[in-house]
Amino acid sequence: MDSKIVSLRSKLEIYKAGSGGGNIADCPVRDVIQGISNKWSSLLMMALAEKPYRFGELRRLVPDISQRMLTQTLHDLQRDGYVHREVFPTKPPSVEYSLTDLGRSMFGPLHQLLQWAELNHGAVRAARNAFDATET
Amino acid sequence: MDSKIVSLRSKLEIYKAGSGGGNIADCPVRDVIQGISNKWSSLLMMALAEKPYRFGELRRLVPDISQRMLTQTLHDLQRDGYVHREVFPTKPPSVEYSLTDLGRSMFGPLHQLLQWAELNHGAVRAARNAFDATET
DNA sequence: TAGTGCTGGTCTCTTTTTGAGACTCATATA
DNA sequence: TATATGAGTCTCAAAAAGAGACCAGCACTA
Repeated sequence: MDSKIVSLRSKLEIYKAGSGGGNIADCPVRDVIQGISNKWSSLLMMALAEKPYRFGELRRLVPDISQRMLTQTLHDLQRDGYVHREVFPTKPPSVEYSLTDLGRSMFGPLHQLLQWAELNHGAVRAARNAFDATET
Repeated sequence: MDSKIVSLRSKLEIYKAGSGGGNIADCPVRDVIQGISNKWSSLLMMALAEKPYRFGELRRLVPDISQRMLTQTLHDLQRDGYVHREVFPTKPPSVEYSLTDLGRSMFGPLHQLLQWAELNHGAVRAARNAFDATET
């Protein structure tokens, strides 16, 4: 019986239906997780965990992200405090993105998940194939 | 110098621009992570890690998910092998969802991340507020 | 001196994904 | 007979993502 189970309901429920207030920020897990569980965030965190990168470098490193989503995802990661953005007065000016301490702290557990993914890719693919075979 | 850094590039790049083939499945991390990094997956994993739930119970537990997305997310989690779906011949029939062994295995690292989120919610909120204050 | 490329973006338009909510179907209950 | 139930599906509107043109200032080249 660990305590996570006891407090699950309060972590999930963000607000009661009906009158009062209630905001998504009332659920810490959702508030934080939804910022990093989107298509590009974990990928960019992974890149920046290696070393700081400039905008164009990231774009080349992740060739199928659009400039629009790269800008926006970096902006969101910066807003949540995971990423630091620094402009250098070169001509033309260059911008470097790096992880903050908070970003590195968050990358710890994220990295565990990424490693799980790498290790269990085969099992997931197998499950998918099995599922697709029976449902057709 | 750990090995994650050495192999970062191969994990990120899914295909070279230009001719040949190349598939998203060539990048294990992306192939697996994109299945679980969406708005509802981690939340449902969290619920099912507690105990098996039926469709309607999940809907009540997560009041702001639409039936459409609940159906679809559960379907995707089942396809990737994390969730087991069992139909009971009651009238009307009821359906129970539970984690598979693979699902429980994946929930290990995911749970670490969720705990980080809970613990660092304050820091993230503070970062957001600071960011919003300077940018206006 | 005009043309080209580099930087890190923004703007607009189209396509895809999500959300809201009505509808189904067979049974049970009031 | 009217209504509720469980687990969805279907349709339509709204939001988000993707594609790709465009922008500014400066350096280098022809």
